[in-house]
Amino acid sequence: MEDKISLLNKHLKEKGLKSTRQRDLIVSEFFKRHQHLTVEELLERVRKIDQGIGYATVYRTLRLLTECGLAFKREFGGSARFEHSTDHHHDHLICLDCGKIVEFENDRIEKLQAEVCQKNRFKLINHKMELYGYCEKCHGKHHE
Amino acid sequence: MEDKISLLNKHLKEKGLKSTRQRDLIVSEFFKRHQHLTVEELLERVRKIDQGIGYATVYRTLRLLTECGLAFKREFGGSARFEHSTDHHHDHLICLDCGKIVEFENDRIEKLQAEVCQKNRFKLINHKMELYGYCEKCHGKHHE
DNA sequence: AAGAAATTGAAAATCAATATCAATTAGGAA
DNA sequence: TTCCTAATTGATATTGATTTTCAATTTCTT
Repeated sequence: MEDKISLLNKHLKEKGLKSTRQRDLIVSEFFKRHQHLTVEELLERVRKIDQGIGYATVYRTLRLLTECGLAFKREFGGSARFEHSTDHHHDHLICLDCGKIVEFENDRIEKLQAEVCQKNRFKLINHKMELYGYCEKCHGKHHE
Repeated sequence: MEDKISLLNKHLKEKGLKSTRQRDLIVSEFFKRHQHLTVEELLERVRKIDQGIGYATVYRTLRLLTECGLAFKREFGGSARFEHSTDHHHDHLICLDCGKIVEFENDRIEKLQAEVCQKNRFKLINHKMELYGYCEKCHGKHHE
């Protein structure tokens, strides 16, 4: 976490940007736990510590983190969600009931995707794959 | 195509809804070709025939078609796109340059997706998979 | 032909995200 | 440390896609 903040500060310095109280707070709250947060959710957490933080500042800070490769923007459903960037590519399982998000990797699927692209003479750049269903807990609920 | 319209009319009658000039026009334009149209694009086509058709009516008619299973809403990027519903599930390849959309089916990928869900104790309901890249034509352009 | 109920189009509302702008703040230079 | 300029902030306005509202119009059953 400290390393993330110092990496960001380095990035800021290089770009002639400034480190601010708000920025630091938002970033440290973002990196506290590995989750998939919406702007709204992060704002809520941040405001527990500093009432005055504005909407736009959270948007701007997350864009900053995304630009310097520390965060990744995912567009599931309604609002975008941001996750910590990882070195490995992964996709997501999403519970339709409680919203739980599970990350997974599957090389065999990736390979087949590449095959599909070749067959259709597409040069694959990236993909989006989301599996929607019910997690164990929620599936249980529906059977009571 | 005639069958689609009569299917829709049957649906309308069952629900106590009415068949109108606007509705008929929008539906028949929608089913003219198998494409992935935005509301905007469909509106444009429809207005070539009837100037006065409103924005909201196209939205409403597409929702109607979606509800009765004749159309399918896809949420790629900016605006939603609607396709004719088909009996087989499929996913999409999308060109990042020209926007070309190619449909594909791949049972092996579907099977692996089901496996991933099982492993994570999710009950799979549906999924979204989009492969983004450059189609043959556009890839060519980038190498000139 | 009449009347109730649905539909239409225009404009307003909504929702997420971005841009604007005056006031504030950060941080290098003096 | 103090100054100064450029960056940042928060509030608000704006955008773009979609939905809702509402009065006027149209459909369809009787």
